[in-house]
Amino acid sequence: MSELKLKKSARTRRFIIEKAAPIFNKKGYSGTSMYDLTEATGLTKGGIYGNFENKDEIAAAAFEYNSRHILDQIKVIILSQKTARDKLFAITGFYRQYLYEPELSGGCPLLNTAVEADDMNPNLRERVLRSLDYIRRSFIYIINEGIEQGEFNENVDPDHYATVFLGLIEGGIMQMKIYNKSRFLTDCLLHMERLVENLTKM
Amino acid sequence: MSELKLKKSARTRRFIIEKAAPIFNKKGYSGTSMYDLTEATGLTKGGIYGNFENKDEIAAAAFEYNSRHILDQIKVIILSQKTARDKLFAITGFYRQYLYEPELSGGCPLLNTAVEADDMNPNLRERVLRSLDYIRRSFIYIINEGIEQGEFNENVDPDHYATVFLGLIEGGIMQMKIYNKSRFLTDCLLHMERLVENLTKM
DNA sequence: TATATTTTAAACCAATTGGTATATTTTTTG
DNA sequence: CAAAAAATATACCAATTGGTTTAAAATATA
Repeated sequence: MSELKLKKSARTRRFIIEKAAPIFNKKGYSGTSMYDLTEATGLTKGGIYGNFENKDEIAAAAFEYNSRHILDQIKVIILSQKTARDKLFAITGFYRQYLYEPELSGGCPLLNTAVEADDMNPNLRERVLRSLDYIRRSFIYIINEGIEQGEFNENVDPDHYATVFLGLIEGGIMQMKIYNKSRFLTDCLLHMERLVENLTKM
Repeated sequence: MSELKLKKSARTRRFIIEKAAPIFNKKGYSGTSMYDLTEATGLTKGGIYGNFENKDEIAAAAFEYNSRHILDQIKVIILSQKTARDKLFAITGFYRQYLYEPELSGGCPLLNTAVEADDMNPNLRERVLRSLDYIRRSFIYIINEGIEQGEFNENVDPDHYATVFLGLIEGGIMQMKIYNKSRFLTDCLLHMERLVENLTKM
């Protein structure tokens, strides 16, 4: 039946995405060539183009793959922690170590793709927007929850703090990457944690 | 004499850089082609390559041009304001409006180039590092000055706050660009200003 | 296991890439 | 205003780009 066939085809597709994802994250969209992908997969262009329409589609799939990696873990964190404070601390904990994962050596895919796509690639830009907004909404959700539970002061602006948190994280990653020192990210995460503590009612 | 000749040559070189700078900032290094530059300058490739060794050299010059635009203004701000608090507020004020300048519509050149170059272009990476470090050192200098003048609490860590400030600014710009809403940057700048107020002795 | 179908490889394509050699124009200088 | 020098345009180059065609190979189905 087509079940197994689809499974095989889907497996190859997935294989290509897995190999392409870190390359796109490191070299960027216009910095990555089809040859890079044939080299990394061991497939020829014919083989790749049998599974994808064009380079755009591979880039989009690669971004979604990289992005989901982050979003899924954030989702898990939110569900696994009880208090708003603990959820936010778990997120800083996640960012504190996630950049050590080798496949993400190219940095934060959201930041990378945002910077490259914002002016030039509306398709990728839209995807970045969605992913980034998911994180933003997660922050807002957590903060609102904290307020409702009486954990956080009720006059904190969740939207405002979501922006500050996201800014600290991405700005920290950017500095960490260019200086090649993790201290720059951990400093930003530490500051975020202090902000979280200050949000709590006293 | 060679005075005037050099002036002419330097003028053309400058003209090319002026036209190339916003293009590199918007399209990135590998997204910008020599054709883009001939189109923007009205010169042919021969004309451009008569003034530059290769694309790398144009990109480097374009980055320095974009970068200096920011660094010079920060320098002026630091010199024009008296207190540390006022200097830092003047910097947030600068960032609050500088992205409205049309030639910088591509976003912050430091952020853009940092993200593209960190993994792929050691030459550009080195230049970004220098520029970014200039801003960092400016922050550190201002904060230290504030401490020495008794304006800021003496147990604030200048290095730490420099990282947080820079993170907020670049992280805010990134969000502003992808959401296409200035609110995201102003929120981060507002937070930075509150931090500055909290730095002051009470 | 033979056949139908899907997947991949090999060879090729036009367009574009960064870059160059040389002729021509423009500047500068005497 | 000539001659020398410098700057630019024209025409070209090999390599690489993203992408296609078609034939071979692998897979799935009967």
